[in-house]
Amino acid sequence: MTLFTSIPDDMYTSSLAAVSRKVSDSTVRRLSHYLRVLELHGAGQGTVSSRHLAEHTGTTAAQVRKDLSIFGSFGKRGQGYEATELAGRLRRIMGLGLGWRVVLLGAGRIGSALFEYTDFRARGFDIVAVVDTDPEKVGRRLNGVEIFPPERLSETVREHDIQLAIIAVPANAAQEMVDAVVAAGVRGILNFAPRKIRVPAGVAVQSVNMVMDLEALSFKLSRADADPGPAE
Amino acid sequence: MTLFTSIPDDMYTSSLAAVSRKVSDSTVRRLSHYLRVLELHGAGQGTVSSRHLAEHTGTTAAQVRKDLSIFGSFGKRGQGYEATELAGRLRRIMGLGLGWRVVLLGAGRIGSALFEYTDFRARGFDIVAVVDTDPEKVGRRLNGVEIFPPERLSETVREHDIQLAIIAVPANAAQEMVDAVVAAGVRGILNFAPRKIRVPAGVAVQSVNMVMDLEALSFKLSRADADPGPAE
DNA sequence: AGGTGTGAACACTTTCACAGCA
DNA sequence: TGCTGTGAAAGTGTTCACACCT
Repeated sequence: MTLFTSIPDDMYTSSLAAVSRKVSDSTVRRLSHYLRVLELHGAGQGTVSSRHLAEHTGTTAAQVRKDLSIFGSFGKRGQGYEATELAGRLRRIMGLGLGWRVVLLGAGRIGSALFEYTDFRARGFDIVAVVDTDPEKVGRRLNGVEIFPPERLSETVREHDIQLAIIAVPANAAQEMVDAVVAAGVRGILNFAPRKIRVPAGVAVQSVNMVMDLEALSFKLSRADADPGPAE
Repeated sequence: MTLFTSIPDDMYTSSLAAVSRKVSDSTVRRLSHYLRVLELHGAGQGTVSSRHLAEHTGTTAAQVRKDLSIFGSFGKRGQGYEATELAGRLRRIMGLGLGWRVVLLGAGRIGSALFEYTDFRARGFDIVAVVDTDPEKVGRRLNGVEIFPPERLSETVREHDIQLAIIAVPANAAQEMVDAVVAAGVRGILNFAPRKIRVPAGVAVQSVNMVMDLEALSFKLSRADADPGPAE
């Protein structure tokens, strides 16, 4: 945490080089958003301005420039950013397009839905193995991918050189699964179980909790009279 | 936005009374988390301390107290908070247990998974109608709930007195659906389409974007060497 | 002792505003 | 003129530390 107290600062090298500054969560989410806009809207070529990106992502031009400037300065003053170059840089910054290999834990309702969710694959996250405890499911195939029992987890992770796990098992089984998968060598976890999960340092966790989002909505609605402002 | 510049302050009345202070998103998420812990862990009765809640939700005791104090002071010094009372208060604060009536837009992969996602129902969000454009799906039933065509949307919303909509349609159809559903009278939207959607003031939106979460994970992983700290 | 409620300090994020370059 | 890059200012959220109650 107190690494890099004094920073070599100003590395105008490749964006692949680890920028040592702490990048905030909100910045990362916005980078992802910018990339989506670039791929979709600024699809052709030419340049795109911070204002354009801001308008399509619901933020301000200054915010966009601040976010991008963290990783170096590669805009053309008076013009904006070269769209394809920026997209490429963002992908490199975020480690996309490397073909992450993913194991899906839990082939229940959410699990299967996620498995067939084409956006994951489209963005370079390949679910190459599925694990489920249900003996009825084990051995069956999901779109060509075999379902393994938990006992074969670490073997599977090693064989397929898997780096990421998606946890889609019931809440009470989540921590156990996380421990197993981390022991097997996985370094990142996308958690769909509504529980705080614990991982050793060096393992990244990102939690998705849809009930929490619905409840946040309920909260906003309950006090809609007091505060009329909408937001993303 | 500039309503309530001077606040009547210190309303020790019911927590139902609109507290005029702005409550941050992170606070709302934490409240939801506290409630889940109370229901699960402090299931019996007795009192629960801020430290206990903090430990199970990955925050600090001071943070818990700050969050709760926004809505009045109802802890017992030296004891903590009475678990069932606190749970009830949180539910009231967040507008839960009122039985929100929800329409699901899109009966595709994500849509159907969400429909069968029991946690929504368990927490008082009832999907009472489903809408899909596919003529093959229209008329069929999902677990007893009929699938309507978009033309019958506003009629359906009115008939069932629906307050919330879940958007689970393809990204390019999302804004159109949102407009329709808002016109029909819905005041809150849970959006699963990966697009910034626009709503008139007074309508609450909460977006869920799993690809963004995966990309955030990818980002963390890509720079795992620089920053070893794990988080929720 | 043990635990709440809260002002004040601190840390982090966003916005402003403008110099600098094409 | 148009738009980037960035210090400085403003705004928000979190942590500290302690008075106060049981």
